[in-house]
Amino acid sequence: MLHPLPDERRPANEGPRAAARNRAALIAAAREVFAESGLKAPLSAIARRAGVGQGVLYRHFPDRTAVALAVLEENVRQIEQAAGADGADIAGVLGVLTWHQTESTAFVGVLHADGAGSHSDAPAYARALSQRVERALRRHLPEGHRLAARPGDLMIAVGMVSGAVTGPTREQRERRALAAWRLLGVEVGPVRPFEGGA
Amino acid sequence: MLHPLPDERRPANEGPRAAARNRAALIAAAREVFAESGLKAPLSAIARRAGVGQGVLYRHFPDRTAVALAVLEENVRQIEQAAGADGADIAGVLGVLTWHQTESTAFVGVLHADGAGSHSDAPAYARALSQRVERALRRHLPEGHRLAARPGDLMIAVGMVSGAVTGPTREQRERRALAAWRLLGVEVGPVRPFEGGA
Amino acid sequence: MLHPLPDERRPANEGPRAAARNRAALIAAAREVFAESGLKAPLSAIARRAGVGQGVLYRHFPDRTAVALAVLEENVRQIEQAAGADGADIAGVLGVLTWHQTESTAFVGVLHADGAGSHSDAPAYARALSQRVERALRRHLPEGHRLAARPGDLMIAVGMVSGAVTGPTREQRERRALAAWRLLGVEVGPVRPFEGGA
Amino acid sequence: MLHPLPDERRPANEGPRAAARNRAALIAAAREVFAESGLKAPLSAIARRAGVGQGVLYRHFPDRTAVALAVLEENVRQIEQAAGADGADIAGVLGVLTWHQTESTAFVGVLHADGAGSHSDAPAYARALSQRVERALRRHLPEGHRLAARPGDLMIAVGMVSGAVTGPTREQRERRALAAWRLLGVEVGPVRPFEGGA
DNA sequence: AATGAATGAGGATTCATTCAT
DNA sequence: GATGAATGAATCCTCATTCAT
Repeated sequence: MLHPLPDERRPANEGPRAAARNRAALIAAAREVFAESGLKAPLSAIARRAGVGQGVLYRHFPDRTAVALAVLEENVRQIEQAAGADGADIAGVLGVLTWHQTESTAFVGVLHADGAGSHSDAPAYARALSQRVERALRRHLPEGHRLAARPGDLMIAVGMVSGAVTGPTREQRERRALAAWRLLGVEVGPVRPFEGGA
Repeated sequence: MLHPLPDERRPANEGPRAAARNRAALIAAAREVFAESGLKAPLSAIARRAGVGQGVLYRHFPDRTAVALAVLEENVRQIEQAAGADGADIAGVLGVLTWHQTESTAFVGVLHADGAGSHSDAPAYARALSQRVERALRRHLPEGHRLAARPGDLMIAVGMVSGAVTGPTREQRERRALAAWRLLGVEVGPVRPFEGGA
Repeated sequence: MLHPLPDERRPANEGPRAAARNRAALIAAAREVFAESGLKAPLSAIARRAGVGQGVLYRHFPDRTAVALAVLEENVRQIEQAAGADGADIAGVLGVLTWHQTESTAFVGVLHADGAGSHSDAPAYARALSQRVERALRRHLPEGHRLAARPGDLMIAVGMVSGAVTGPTREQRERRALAAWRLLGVEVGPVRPFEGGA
Repeated sequence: MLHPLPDERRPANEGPRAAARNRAALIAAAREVFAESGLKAPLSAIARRAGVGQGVLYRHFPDRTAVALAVLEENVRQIEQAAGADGADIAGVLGVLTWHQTESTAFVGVLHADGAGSHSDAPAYARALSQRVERALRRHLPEGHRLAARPGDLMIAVGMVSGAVTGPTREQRERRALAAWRLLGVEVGPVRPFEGGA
């Protein structure tokens, strides 16, 4: 009934200002932790790495899936930005997409999970993210492109490349991703994150 | 003269025979449980479904990964049998492979897991299984086949199809698997398990 | 000449006035929340329902018990008012008392709690409230009344009726309360809150 | 993933034999803990006092309410035994009932709780226990008894006495219980637990 | 004086693993 | 060999309380 430090010094409390910063820190921490220890890593590890209490994590995200989706959303946003940048072309956008695929292997699971136990609208949100990726890619998909023939093909191809991305090092994963695209007969630009300006 | 009661009142004399039966029951149970609840389902659920105590599970398998690999091994064995059957061809073997890919989505994870925390030789064993699949397929891979060009391509393609296999129903997963093979320009036979004889 | 905006664009100047309104809102909210979710409902729920921040709750009440006692105090005040009204008689006052008993079942607990863990003077305050109820009733207790024979009987009877008041609906609880008074051989007036004027 | 003591000495494990003993120990511990700290005492405290791990508590009882009901069930069984003993009469049985009322004040709450949040069949079970008490009492209720007049009166009276039972010491609670029965015009035998033989 | 985010201890719950029978 | 109860660490999650704004 008297949880907090009875009299000691409290670590801090920079007030509401911190909210946005904390959310960002949590997402960044989650990205790292999930990458290192997989999707089932303890949520407490994420809070710790973000430098916040566990309560903050729960305030921002109701459950583990929400955290994962927040990370994914950031990835998607980067892909959208890459697609919206000046002089963007399909190869470049695919490069950014591939970068994220090789970075966060763990997330393959999120998309596969059809909510075994998940009672939330997480699957719907995941689908929405998927569609945003699709739209971003289609913007630059030329008429006669291999993956433009049938409607579903584009996202199936994305899933296929994700499936090929295994291995302990990013280098190996990148090599496999590129081999996968080659097998699909698709040209891919440099594999790298989308960085603000250029 | 009184014969021993035929079936009643004999708790279990068959001692040695039971071990093999239990192992099989555990693997079958694990296949179902993993399919229903994912790879992180409680081990106790597997023992319960197999109708044995938890101790038996530990007698046969040191840890969760060992259980998963045992299930995978059965899959691999079926693929090898399909490859060894009379009149087998690459399309037919791929059909059996694809069947297993659409059946146990959960196992994608096993292969991705590079043993975060796993201190065992599980990765090595997983690699061995992978090579057995590769050998089974290569037996029937014609000289000029699309996937025969470069050494790694064959198994990368297998991984790619696994990546495409998502969705709640087996039908949907099969449709996606076939689309994936089509995108790879590879012909696949009927998607079904290898059943004993023919 | 520009007058200050009548109601818009003035965040809250009324400073002093607000405090009283907040206190009342908190008590009303607490009454509802405790009734719905029991005495151990989260304090944050009370603040939320009252439409104020959690800090305000702490400004007005040091702890959960203080909130509960504030609700009880209001009940007691109503009973006192009923006792002070023109033409009041014992049956009428008991009717008002009974109303509160059927309204807030949750508070039975407060009086039973001998402060397991409560380091405060809450028990003393609870006793004081109890005595105020007793005084209010005694004002109208005729000489030869059943409950006037021995000193403690009056409040024991009140406790007894509280004990009889169970059940999910107010109707059921009222029926049981009336049965209890009947078993005690005590006449009770209409069961209703004391409303201002009459 | 590697919970237990990695190599240390394990406290013990007397095997399945302990199951029954543990259950009994848990109920006894729960009775004490609930009496001391109320119904919301930490379940871990009960396990600790019973000298078992927390898991054992969960194996035997799915939730807090189940624990409480198990304690109540024991009380009820004693009352039934008192009612079944040679030479039992209503006063004697009421004495045993009253003993339990003065012993475990905390349980008033269980019966009041109509399952706010409780999704289980606990209320139904509670009702069943209540009916068993009623049957035990009715066995010895003489035709013209005060509480025999109307059907519901008997159990309402029981509830009423429970409501009167407040106070920090057992002595005080017993005094109040007896005053309550007196106000109801009901004779009660010696207030004591039912002890096996006599 | 109000707000509401943050803290973080505490309690609930699960489940891998051991081991007496 | 099999059984399944017991252990208890680890994780989840809640919420009382503080405090920057």
